[in-house]
Amino acid sequence: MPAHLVPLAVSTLPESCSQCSLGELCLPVGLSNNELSQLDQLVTVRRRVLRGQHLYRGDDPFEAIYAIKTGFFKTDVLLEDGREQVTGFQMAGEILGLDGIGTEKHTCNAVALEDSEVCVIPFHDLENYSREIGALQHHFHKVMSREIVRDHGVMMLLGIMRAEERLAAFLLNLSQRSMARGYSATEFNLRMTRNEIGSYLGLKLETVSRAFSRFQDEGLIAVNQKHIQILNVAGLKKLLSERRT
Amino acid sequence: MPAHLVPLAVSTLPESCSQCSLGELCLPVGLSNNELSQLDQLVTVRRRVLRGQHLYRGDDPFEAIYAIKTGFFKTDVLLEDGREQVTGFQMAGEILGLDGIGTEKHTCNAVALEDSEVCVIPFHDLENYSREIGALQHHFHKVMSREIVRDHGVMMLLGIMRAEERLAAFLLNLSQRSMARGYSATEFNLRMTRNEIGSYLGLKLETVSRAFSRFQDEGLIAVNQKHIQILNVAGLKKLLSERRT
DNA sequence: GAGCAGGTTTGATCTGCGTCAACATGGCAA
DNA sequence: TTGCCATGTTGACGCAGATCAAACCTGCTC
Repeated sequence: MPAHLVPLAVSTLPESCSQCSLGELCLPVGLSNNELSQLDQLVTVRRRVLRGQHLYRGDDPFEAIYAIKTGFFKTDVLLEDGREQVTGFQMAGEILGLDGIGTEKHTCNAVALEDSEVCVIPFHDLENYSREIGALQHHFHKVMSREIVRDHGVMMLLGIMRAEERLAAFLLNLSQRSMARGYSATEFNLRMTRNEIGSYLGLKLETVSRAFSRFQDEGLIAVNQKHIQILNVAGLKKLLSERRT
Repeated sequence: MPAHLVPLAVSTLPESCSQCSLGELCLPVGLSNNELSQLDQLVTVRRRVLRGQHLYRGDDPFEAIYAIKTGFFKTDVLLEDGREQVTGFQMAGEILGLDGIGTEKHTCNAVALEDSEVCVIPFHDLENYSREIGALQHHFHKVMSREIVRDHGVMMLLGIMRAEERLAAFLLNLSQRSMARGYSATEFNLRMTRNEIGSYLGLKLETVSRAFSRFQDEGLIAVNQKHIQILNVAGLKKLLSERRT
């Protein structure tokens, strides 16, 4: 087993799926109490991943998917020449590792951007359980499908939006997900660098920085390092809907 | 039922999954003969879609996924202001409609680029069958996962490649899929316009056209309208691996 | 076969973002 | 405290690809 795959910290769950506060944001959506306690048998291991460490790397054998319990991740793909494409940022309740099912190897890297904890869901077991629990099966399919739809959204960002539109969409997306987790929709800390934002949005870090400055000048947001405050949600949304050429 | 959803031509399958020549390219991968005949019960309806017609549209209720029997499709997403992002081109054996599972509505448009025929796979039935047939369940998960990985590839195209790299990657991809279907790897007809290629690659049609011309000047390909002949596969691949800035 | 429409090619020019470079800032270690 | 290093900001300039424009194919219809 490659060194980076050895669980850095493994613990029998002190808290099970049935008691997890993430509830509706994670896998157990729509399960009965009875079914939930079955899920507790499926998910028995958590893994701690410190900031900067990999949860998995491209080419690692695929064995499990991961539900983020706490923390924040990025996934990326590297080209031989060193160019990096960040394919997504993931927060609590979101599922990592779906890319590995098709080839039985992971096809991207998952890196913790802050100290994090994930629930390990052995994939073979998940398939077994989901043959018995229709609601689990169906919800898992929804999770995969939403990942596809999310990717389409990123393609739109990259394919047809200009720099400021991309950044506005990015901020609004973070805002919305922050709110869904019970945090402020208008104030949050970025976990990623300008470079990583740029890589995600298909821009250079200088362009990201300039766009932040311009948004601030226009009173749309207040930026202080990684701290972002959205001052004018409508203004950001307007950036998205109106094409000025 | 919206007019465009009414099946344009529905026929009981003259040829079942168990007899379909697509075999390993489509859903029935890895099924036993016994399981294959169960699949025949799942997939009993085909639908004909003429060139230019929609198989489904964004916002249509999601009921089924579709396996392409013959033909060629594009999927795209439209922004309110009319901008279009083509999210993919699909050929025989590939599965359409996975985007709809998560929200129970389709989230993109699927348009036939030539007269086509698809096998209708009612999604609820698929979930039922795949609870009984483990190999079907697993293969379906692989199909979804590969779609996610494919999308990551498109993000790389759009995020970090330059125009000529994008087009080279596009041509090599078409070549490889053409070969997988038993056709020539070096000679094929494009089913889409320059504009659609551009939309997929995040470029304008003029840029696509110029890149084609340059490839032709350099002896990499021969272009005649929609007919493409790849003269130098290695040369195209080299374009991808070497970054010259 | 004239005329038309949709698609394509090619040239000239423009521009948004990349590139390069200098400097600022903040966290951390010694 | 001091200095260092990673990260971020800002300015000047250049270029890949967009935009604008004109002409050209190919297959239709009438």
